[in-house]
Amino acid sequence: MLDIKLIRDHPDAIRQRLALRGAGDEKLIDDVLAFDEARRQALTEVETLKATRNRVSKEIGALMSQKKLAEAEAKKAETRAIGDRITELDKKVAGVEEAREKLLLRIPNAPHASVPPGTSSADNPEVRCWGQKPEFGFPPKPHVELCMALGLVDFDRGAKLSGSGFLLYTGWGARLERALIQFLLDLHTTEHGFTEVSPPFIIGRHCMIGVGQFPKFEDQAYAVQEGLDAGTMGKLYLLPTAEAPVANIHREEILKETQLPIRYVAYSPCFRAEAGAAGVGTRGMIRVHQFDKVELIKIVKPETGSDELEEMVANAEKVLQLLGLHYRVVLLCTGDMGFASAKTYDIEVWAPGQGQYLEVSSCSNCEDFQARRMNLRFKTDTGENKFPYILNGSGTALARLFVALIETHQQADGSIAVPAPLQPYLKTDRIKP
RNA sequence: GGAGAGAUGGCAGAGUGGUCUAAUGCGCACGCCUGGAAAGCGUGAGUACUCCAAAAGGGUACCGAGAGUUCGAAUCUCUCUCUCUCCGCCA
Repeated sequence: MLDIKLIRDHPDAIRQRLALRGAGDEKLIDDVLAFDEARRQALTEVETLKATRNRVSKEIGALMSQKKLAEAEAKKAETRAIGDRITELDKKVAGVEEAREKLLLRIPNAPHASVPPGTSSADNPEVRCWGQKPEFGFPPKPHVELCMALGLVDFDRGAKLSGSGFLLYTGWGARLERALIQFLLDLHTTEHGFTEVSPPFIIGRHCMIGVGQFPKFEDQAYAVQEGLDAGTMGKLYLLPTAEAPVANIHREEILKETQLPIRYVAYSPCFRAEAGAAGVGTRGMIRVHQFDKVELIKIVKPETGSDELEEMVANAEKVLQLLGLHYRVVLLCTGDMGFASAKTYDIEVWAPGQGQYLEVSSCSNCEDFQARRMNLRFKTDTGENKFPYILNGSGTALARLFVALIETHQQADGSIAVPAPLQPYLKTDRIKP
């Protein structure tokens, strides 16, 4: 959430930056300011009344202890009316405050100055490219074909169990998925300095609000109900990403400056309803309702945010380099960024069987937008409480990584060559039927 | 699921309607003392919102969360959340 004081002091600058997203969010600023003004006005009035009440109440106490009961009763009667007015104003304050907060929670983060303006993914500049599209002496097969031929994924039975968009990994497919997860976790913990955590896979609503998933994207989540108790709906949700629990680990805390930076890596399955996306690229493993992901989260001092973002992208790129996969890194333009992000890089891996790049990582600097929502702060050397910057990045998303891997390393005989770094995990150098 | 106990500042812990502006202890920071330290002594120390052009300085709220009673609530009432102990069930 944006800083209300910043909005109050520099409304035009904020409006301008929000307008770059092209979603019309800047129009909400006037309402925010109106609610804010109403709140402060009522607050000033009610606090003056409370000060009076506190003073008179003390006087009553003193009179009572001096047995001057008649005088005390007179003052009580006088104060009763103040009490009613206070109740009334308290309600007003709470009302406009809630309205203001509700709006603030719906306003996206302001894009960083280094983010290029644009309206869609077509405007995202490519920052760099690694490797090249592999050449095959035969027409490369798409992953669905490879999976079926090699028995890696049973699409039909996956759908039979849970509906379309759910995968049943089988045999080498299941082992490859598990090997990739462990490979990624080991890489980030031993080479990149991340601490591994394993969070709950069901997460509270307040945490979804904390990272900015809610209230705007509530329709995209799977909500959980406890047994037959319909009253429990809306409290817990299946994770859309490990970012939701992990970024919230320190919510409502005041960290010591020396604790920063904090770097966490977590594996989790990710559940996405993908409402409204039915029929769009649903074949195969590219858009599914459940996939595995290894997520990177950083909590850092504001001044190191930019460097930490670059490093995080490099950490995610390392995965693809080690697996010998061609990829490109793009910088998302203002119109293509996620709700909570101030700056985002996407990493897209080449999938020869698809003839297209697939997004396998999205690394974002959310600055203090999320920390504000979850009231996470740190105390500086000078004793000042500040909001840290929170960054998140996929390191990386599976399913699509799986796709790129088997499509890239497929051989003429229909087998898959296992890249060297993965061989110790899979205990083979070749996946054959 | 059943029964019971509990939640107070960095920590421990007192406080059952009116100088609570939350005792006391430990820890912490600074100062005095000292050759230096310890001890001792002294001082200070939370969070948020808000008023003021700003600074200085005020005000309000916060004793797990929310609602209520009252002129006045850490204290009384109700609801909720979490923690602990025992029992049951269970991977």
